[in-house]
This record gives sequence, C-alpha cells and structure tokens, in this order.
Amino acid sequence: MTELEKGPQGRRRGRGARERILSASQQLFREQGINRTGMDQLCAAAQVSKRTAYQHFTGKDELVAEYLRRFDPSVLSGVFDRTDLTPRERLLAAFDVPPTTPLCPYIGAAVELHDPQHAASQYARAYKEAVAARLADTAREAGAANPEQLGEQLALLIDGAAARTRVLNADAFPTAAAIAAVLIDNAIPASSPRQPSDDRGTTRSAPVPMEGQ
Amino acid sequence: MTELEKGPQGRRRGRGARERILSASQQLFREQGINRTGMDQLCAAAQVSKRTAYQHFTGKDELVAEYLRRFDPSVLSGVFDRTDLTPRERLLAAFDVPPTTPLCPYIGAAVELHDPQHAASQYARAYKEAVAARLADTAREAGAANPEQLGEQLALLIDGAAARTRVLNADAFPTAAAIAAVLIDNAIPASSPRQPSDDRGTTRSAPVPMEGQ
DNA sequence: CGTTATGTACACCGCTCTGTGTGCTTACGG
DNA sequence: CCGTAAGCACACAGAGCGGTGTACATAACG
Repeated sequence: MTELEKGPQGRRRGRGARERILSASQQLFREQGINRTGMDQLCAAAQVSKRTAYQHFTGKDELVAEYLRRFDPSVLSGVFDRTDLTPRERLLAAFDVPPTTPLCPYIGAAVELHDPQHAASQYARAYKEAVAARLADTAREAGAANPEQLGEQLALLIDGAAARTRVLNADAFPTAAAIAAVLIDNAIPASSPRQPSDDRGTTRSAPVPMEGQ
Repeated sequence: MTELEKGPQGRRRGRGARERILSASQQLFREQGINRTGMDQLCAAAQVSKRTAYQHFTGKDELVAEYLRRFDPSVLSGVFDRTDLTPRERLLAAFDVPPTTPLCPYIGAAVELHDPQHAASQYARAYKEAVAARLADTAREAGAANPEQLGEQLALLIDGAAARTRVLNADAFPTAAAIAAVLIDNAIPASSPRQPSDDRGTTRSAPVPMEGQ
C-alpha cells in the first residue's frame, strides 16, 4: 500500500483504481480483443471491484473509448520526435515494429465495435488522421513533392501491414517498408543517392516500442 | 433408405434450408459482423427453424467457417479471368471496388474470432495467400521483374485499403490504386508508355461486383 | 477527531447468447 | 399411397454478459 497517488487530472484519488483499470484494459483489450474481454475478468486483472469500475466509467463503452484515447500521445511522439534520424529515416522508422505486436487497437476497435458513431470509433478515426498528418509533415520536411499524398499513402501501408499481419499470422511490415522506400524515393524530387532498392535495413529504429501500427 | 446422397454439396434436400442459411450468413455476417449476429436472428432471416440450422451445422463456428469457404471462387475468377483487359489492367482492376463494400470478410473474421486456429481463420489465411498468388501470376504475365514480390505488395495494398476504409469511414481504394500503379510501373522493366500518373481511372472494371477486397 | 470521497465484497437482476429436447407437419420418392 | 427424412414450433437449459444495490472498510484531509 501507500503508493503513488495523483491521478491524471491531478486530483487526489484514494488509491489509483482508475489507473489500474485503464492499465488492465490496455493489456486485455489488446491481447484478447474488446468483445472477448468481460468486465469481470478485467476487474479481476486490475484488482478492482466491479463496483469501483462502474463508479469511474459509466459503462464499458466509455471505458473502451478512454482506453483508445490513451494511446495517442506516446505513439506519435515515439517515432516522429526522434532527432537522431533524418526525415526520410523517420518515415521508414514507422514501419519498424516488433513482429509480435498484437494488432493496431484502432483497427481492432473499429472492426469489433462496428459502429462508426461509437466514441471509440471516432477516436480511432482521429488517431489515424493524426498519424497521416504527422507522416505528411515529415514528408514535407523530407522535401516530398506532394507531402499530403505521401503521408496518406504511407499511412495506408501501415494499416495494410497491420491487417495483413493479423490475417496471415506473419509479419508483413517488411513488405510495407519496401513499398514505402519506393514511394518515398519517388516522391522526393532530386532525392538522395538512393542505395539498392532494399536498403530499408538501414533505418534501424532501435528499441522504440512503437505500438501504433 | 432408398435415399443415398447427403454429400456436403447435398442435393435433394426437402427444400434447401442449408442454402438459405448460408445465404443469410453472407448477408448478415458481412453487414453486421459475426459476433453481433445471433443464431436467432440468422435463422429468422433464413426462414429456417433453429433446430434445422443445428442439424446442418454442428455449431456457429462451423457455419462461420463454411460461410468463409463459400467466398473464394467467384471473387478470384471475377477479376483475374477477364480477357478483355491486359495483365496490367487486371492488376489495377483489383482495386476497383464499389465504395460501399462492407469490409473484407476474411479480415473481419480474423479480427472478430481472434483465434488463428479457428477453421475460419485458416480459410482466411488460405484465401489471402491465394489472392497474392493470383496477383503474382498476373504480374508475371505482365512481365514484372519479381512477380512474387509484386503480388505480395499489391495484396498488402488491398488489405490496407480495406482496413483503412473501415477505420476512416472513407474510401481508401483510390489511394491504394495510385500506389499500385507506381509499383507496377516500377516493376515492369521496359514498361508501357504510361499515361499521366493518375490514369487509374482508365481501368474501369465495369460492373464486376468484386467483394474480395 | 470526524467527515467524506474512495474502494471493497458479494449477491443479484435482466438480458442475450449458443445450443437442445420433444413432438408435430410436410414433402418427396418409390 | 405410404414411409421416411427433412423441416418446423416452441420452450428451455446453461452460461456469460453488462450493470446495480447494499452494507462495510479505509484513506485523506480538515
């Protein structure tokens, strides 16, 4: 006991139940999916009574939405804010995902919830648009002729790799990265002296967890 | 006795309950998803008693698997067997999908079922591999340098467009088609005299339903 | 100290889901 | 025309789900 306190809003919470619930959500929703994770199981994993859970969230839907909302910040900055990489390398680093990564939770939520009006679905949309925008920014920084287009294209590649990895049960990100390299080199006018087509190994984004595929 | 056949393709059923069940599955599973479609609703739509349904399928899992198995044939031949198109046009025609198309049922099943061992998930994998193989064949026919690679790349683009269309609630296939055009032209050595980059409108795969995105 | 927000323990409700048991009706083929 | 298999109606079992009610414990802070 006697743990750290201080909730996100800085209010005093008796003993961070909310955080444990959200933390358990991250794990269980991602590993098992949303629909296959019951509130009972989730509360058990969070070591929280069911009653408490429903005092923090009006319902599972709200919890799911909040679970998705928590993903944004770290992911976006995790790759795009790396100053040790050139813009081009940063674009490619977005494809450097550990092969065991479950499945982009936004895609999972959109498919499982199946309701575009659901708050979680709207977060998913917003997130995907934000990623595309960040990619576009980086593409602009890299000198791409049409940054918005390239950003959208790379975002599509990431989603394709995520979906395909799930269906085939085999890592599809290398393929996506190869395509990305082609697109990037095609989009940057007087581009770099690009190495042999399969040079994507040079990006080596090191130990960034990168869970936003 | 005197009755014989009861093959899986079973003929001579009193009055085709099995077919109605599968037909209703196609519609409901695709429109609503698998988990959100109960057997009660499905039986009602098929105008079949629940008892009958469970005499044809040992359980929902088997029904789902059979539902996926029925998709393969028409989709593959629907695009790849078109003799009125050049190989290159056929490759691009795979991206010509009506914007209202729900979501590739194989991706949906893989996400919803969440179990790679499930028979339906295995059908999904097999189908995706078959599509990639067909694309590779067509790529070879078109004279691509590395047909297998191009096939895999185009397959990834299709899946990416499907997933992204779902998440963003906006058609992503045009973007995918644009990428495909770049990849194809890059892969075919002394390629065609290609028109302005955004010529993908010329493929116009006409009224092919094409449900396999 | 005592008040109050917070968390707990556990039973419980109503609903939906997959799946059955039972007995009755209909269609078809010999 | 009759036998048999296919299909039907309906109720119900058993489980899991989301969500609640109640009564009690504890931590924080004045």
